[in-house]
Amino acid sequence: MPQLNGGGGDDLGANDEMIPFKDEEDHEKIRESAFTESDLADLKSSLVNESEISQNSNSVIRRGQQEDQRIYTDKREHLDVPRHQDGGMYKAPYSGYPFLMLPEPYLPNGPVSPSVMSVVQQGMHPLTPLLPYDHFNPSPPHIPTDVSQKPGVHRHQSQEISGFYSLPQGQITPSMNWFSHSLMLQSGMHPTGIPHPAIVPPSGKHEHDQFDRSIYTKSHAELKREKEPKKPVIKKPLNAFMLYMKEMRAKVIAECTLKESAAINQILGRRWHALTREEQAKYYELARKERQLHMQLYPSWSARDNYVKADPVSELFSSAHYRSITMRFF
DNA sequence: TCGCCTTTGAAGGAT
DNA sequence: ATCCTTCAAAGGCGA
Repeated sequence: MPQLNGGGGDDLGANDEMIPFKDEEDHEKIRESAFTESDLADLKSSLVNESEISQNSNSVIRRGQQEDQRIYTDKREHLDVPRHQDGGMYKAPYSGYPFLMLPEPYLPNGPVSPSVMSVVQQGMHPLTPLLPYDHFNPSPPHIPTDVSQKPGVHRHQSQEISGFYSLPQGQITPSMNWFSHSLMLQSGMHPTGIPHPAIVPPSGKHEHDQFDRSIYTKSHAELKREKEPKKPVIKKPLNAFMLYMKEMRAKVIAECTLKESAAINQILGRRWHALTREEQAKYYELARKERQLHMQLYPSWSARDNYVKADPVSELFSSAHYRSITMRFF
């Protein structure tokens, strides 16, 4: 059974192991259920039906999908074996591997080979040269020292990587606070000063216009708050399926002459399950390296940072109901 | 203009 | 330990 996990006992806590199939029979069933290239026309019509159904009963289907996912996960859990066991399991070549293969620009103070630099300058992904990757525009991992671990954020660094990611001294001084960083990070600017696509400006395309219009009607406190730069959004690293989608989307669009992403994603989802374990392993491995690189670049980042929905406590304290209650006392 | 749709996987909080 | 929710990408579409 395939097992794609990190070697060395520290894989960032992510359970990105390869989905193990119960046996070849299971995988064959999945592969049979997936469409073939010649079935595209049928699939298109079936997708129309599926989408019609899903529009009529979104919640039911959604629940069903979650149920399916749970079953699938349960199957994984049931079939999975404890990590780091070798006994005949497929073992991904992660041991001591991750960033050893990184191009020199990723190594602090390391030599920069012209060939690698050309790739980097062309905006190629350092880990997935096969992908026209724009999510990660690699820049040397000058990890900002000011973004020290936030309370509650437990992103631990892999020892084997940290050796290669020892911080270059004097790049960014500890005295530099978030404000100065955020100035650099505006419009996807990495602390190094190199634009970074994983960093996007905060939402609100017409923020400036809105500010100008409201500048005469807002209180001093509000103005002050708005003048403070918002944290730029650091996107989540892509998982294996997302990387697969990114690579295969154009191909599916060309084959199916479809453009609607929802339909394309359905196709890609089926194809994903039809992949062999070796084919999937490639993407799980890439995703794993994505996360590691992301963690190195943004050690204090948490997926929670990008959650739009407020946490229950702040939601409570900002709620109209809470204000109405407190107004009675003050 | 904005949010929804649709997929899988990762992460984190809640139970 | 398990469940639930959110977000990553993408682009058409409807409100």
